[in-house]
Amino acid sequence: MDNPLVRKLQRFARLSAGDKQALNEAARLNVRRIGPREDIIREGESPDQVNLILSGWACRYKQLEDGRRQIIAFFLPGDLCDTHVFVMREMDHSIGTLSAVTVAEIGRDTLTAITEQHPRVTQALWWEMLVATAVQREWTVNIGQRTATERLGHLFCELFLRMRAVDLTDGTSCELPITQVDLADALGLSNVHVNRVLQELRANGLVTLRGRLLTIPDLPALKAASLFNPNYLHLDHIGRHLDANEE
Amino acid sequence: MDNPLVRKLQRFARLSAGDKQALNEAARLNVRRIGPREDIIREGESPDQVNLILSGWACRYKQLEDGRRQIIAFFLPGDLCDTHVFVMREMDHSIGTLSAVTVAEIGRDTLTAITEQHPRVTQALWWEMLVATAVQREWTVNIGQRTATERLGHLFCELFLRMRAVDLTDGTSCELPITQVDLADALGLSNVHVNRVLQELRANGLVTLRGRLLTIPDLPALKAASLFNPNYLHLDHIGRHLDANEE
DNA sequence: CGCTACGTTGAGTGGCATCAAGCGCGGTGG
DNA sequence: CCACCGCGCTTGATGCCACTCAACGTAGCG
Repeated sequence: MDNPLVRKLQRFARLSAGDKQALNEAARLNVRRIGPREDIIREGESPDQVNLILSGWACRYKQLEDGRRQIIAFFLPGDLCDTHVFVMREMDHSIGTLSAVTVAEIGRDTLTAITEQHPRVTQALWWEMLVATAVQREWTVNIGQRTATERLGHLFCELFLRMRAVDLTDGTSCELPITQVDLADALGLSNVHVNRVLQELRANGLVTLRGRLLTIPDLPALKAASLFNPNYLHLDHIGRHLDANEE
Repeated sequence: MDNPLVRKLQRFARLSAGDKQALNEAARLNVRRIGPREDIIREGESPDQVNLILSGWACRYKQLEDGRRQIIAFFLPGDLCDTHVFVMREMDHSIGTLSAVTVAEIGRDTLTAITEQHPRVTQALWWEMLVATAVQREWTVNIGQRTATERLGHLFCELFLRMRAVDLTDGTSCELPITQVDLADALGLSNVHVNRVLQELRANGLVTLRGRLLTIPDLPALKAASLFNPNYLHLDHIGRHLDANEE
């Protein structure tokens, strides 16, 4: 069984069996289980490996001196936490789990070896990284311009599509193993207001959320209500220059 | 005279004379002058070169269907606009000028040639790109968590330090060739409120802003008032692994 | 069976938006 | 040279969206 990173990447690059094998093996070497609400890496540290989420959700976050917390990004299965870690002196933010999580630690040398021997993987990892930064840009737009209702709906659309990209949706549903406080910290809203907006979305039949299961019965409707345009996820990519250059 | 990109990069990597020459020459090939408030690249396009700002300010922005505009990033002299352009199918946002601007277009082949022959430049460009994404993350925090006053002060701190990194400050002052509307669109505020917050900062002696000149008489004070921590700009970097690996 | 975490609800407040009008200045054309 | 115009800045009045504070319900868990 391919790990979720491979599942995601092969939607966008034509990975060979060898490519996939290399990635799968690298992700089996150092697997850790971590409980919910624990830090994986703290601001100021200088880790020497990247973390690949295999199951569960984590997040990037920053905390201001007075305690305010902003969640900067959600990490879903198949996401690489900190590709940049080999260049920067030290982390300018922290990474922590939201739910219980299993991560594969991939060392610097392992990753270098893979990219040197598998150019398609290199290309795919570039794509993965650039999509992550595109998501970051969209979050800026989301928090800066959209109303609370649009914001939450937009986030749900994004999370659902990202979960679908790693085959973790079931029809119109997917898991959402995080709290309303987490949603609030990601959206720059208070938890109280997230709760109210959530009820509004429910009342309008746009989402249902029971337990930790998110259901979007009518995705186009939610997209429309949230001014959601999926282009920033670049889901339609099959190696633009890759195909032109090779074969 | 080195171009502003070289000035910026050599603070963080030990560029050889040849490294600098290659970058300077590449930036002299196709120089364009563009007036204020024009688009350089529009959402949906697939350009085949990167744009290096030589003078003036530009921005990344997205516009929602109903007209709301979010400025996602400011481009100052020395900034590369769209490093990712070679991997993605098409732009998910637009790039436009704010003031009058001169840009150097650097073609895909030119850039590839440089990075293949100049590993230090490759490393430095990595750093440049990763700092840009770190800035993007900080903007998420800024808009999501900080009050309007902190937000504006924080932005001023960032812009001043970035201008200083390309030697474009004069003591405690630097140019700020943009309007209050631009600031508002970058911060997720209304222009009216930006105006009022600006007056507050002025009244507190934290900034003066006359014409297009920004002055920060007491940078530590403004930092403190804005909860500004410069670590995300990674200004203290001198090639972490670079130094370890070579020489 | 109490504890804790999460979700929900109400009341009151305030930060920031919106609308609207006026000001100052540089550019332009008569 | 001056009237005019447009853009950016400023100010006031008003209102709403979302925050804060506070309490209570509920479910999982030791």
